[in-house]
Amino acid sequence: MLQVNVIREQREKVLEGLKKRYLKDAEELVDKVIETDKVRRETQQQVDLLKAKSNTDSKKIGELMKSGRADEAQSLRAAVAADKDQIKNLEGTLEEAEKNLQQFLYKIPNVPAEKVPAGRGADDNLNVYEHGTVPTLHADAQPHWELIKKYDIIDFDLGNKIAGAGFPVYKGKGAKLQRALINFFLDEAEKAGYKEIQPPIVVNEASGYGTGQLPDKEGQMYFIGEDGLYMIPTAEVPITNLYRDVILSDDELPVKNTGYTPCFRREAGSWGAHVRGLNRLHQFDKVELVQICKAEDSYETLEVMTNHVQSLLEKLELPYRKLLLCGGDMGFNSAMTYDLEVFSAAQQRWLEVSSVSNFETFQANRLKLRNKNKEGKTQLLHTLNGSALALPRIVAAILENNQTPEGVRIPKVLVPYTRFDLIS
RNA sequence: GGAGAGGUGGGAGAGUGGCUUAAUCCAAUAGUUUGCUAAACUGUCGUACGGGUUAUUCUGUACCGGGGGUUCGAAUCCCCCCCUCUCCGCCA
Repeated sequence: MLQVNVIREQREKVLEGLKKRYLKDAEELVDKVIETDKVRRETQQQVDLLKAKSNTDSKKIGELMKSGRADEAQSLRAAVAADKDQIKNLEGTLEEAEKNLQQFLYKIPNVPAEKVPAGRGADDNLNVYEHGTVPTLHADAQPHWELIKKYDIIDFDLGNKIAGAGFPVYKGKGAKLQRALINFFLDEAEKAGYKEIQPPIVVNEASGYGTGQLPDKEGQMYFIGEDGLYMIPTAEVPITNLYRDVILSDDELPVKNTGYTPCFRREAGSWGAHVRGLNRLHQFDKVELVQICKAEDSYETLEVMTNHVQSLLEKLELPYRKLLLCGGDMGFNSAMTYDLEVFSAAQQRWLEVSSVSNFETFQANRLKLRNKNKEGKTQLLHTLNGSALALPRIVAAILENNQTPEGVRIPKVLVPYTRFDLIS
């Protein structure tokens, strides 16, 4: 959520930035915010004034009662009662304005950073870096959904039987490969200075609002109505919400957290022929990085985090490309996002395996996540996060790219974790 | 799940209708004292939303788990909800 005063004081700049998202109604929304905010402030002034008056009057009544001048107190009481009525009316207006303001603010996405290109969708993303070479596969090479059957390491039918489509069962070396990847990613994050967190995988409503999944994307989360809990779509939600309503001092910054969690996504309406096998699931595993830092450090942090993710892909010997997302393809909350995509050789497709974003103050504003510096000044912090990494598509790419007639070769860095070097 | 107790500022802990934004202690922080450390002393020490001035600062309102109510006036009384603790039950 953008800050009201930023919209109020930098209207043109905000609109200019939002243009890169090709957002319909941007100007209308922004102006509604400004308008509603004006009403809100004016009403509050009136309310405050009346309250101040009735507060002093109430004190006077107390004094008059004590000194036995009951009749004078009586007439003051009438005056206060009249003020109270007016206050009640104005408070209705105020509440309305605050509610509307909130609604408008929820609809405005983050302003893209300067570097972010304008664009409507995926075609306008900038390919800023490519690494590695696509392997040439042998004649009988197969996509991963065939390989997992051939080697009996991941079973969709069994998952379907006990849960439903999109909930695979990992078996034998398939399960061990999952565990190996998770441990490898966590160890690498730890080496890079991140603190490991194991959060709940359900969150309450307030947390959903804190990181911006709510109010818009409730349809994407599994909801446990009986207890009012949401299954997390990413560890970003619980790990960032750890800092909801928190004021951090300078020496607590930057915050660098990592965590492995399963992630749950309903993916309503996004199923189709192109999402076979591991390409899209309802439940998958992911290691996430979260950083919280001062405004002046956040863009350097974004680069450092992205480099960390790239180094993981390089260690796994996977060919990848790095995209700087255009305004229209970026997430609602993000000011700048790099996507990392690996090339899965049998499908001949790029698969997104990580998305690293700087949210600037967009999340912090909702979270009320602030820094109080040595001068005693309180200001919003910047939040960032990135997948490092999401497992299923990494597994898909490893299976497809590393397949040989003898079996699937495990990347060298993983062998100490898997304790086997071939799936056959 | 049942019974009881309780939720006050960074922490501890007073406060049962106006003198309380909230005593006191601790922590933190700035300064004085001091050869250094420690101690002592003095000051500062919440957040949000407004308003006037903007270097500073002055000022209003709200906030004592959350929401509602009673009252001229609520941390204090009433109702609902949430949470924590203790005991019992169940259980990985």
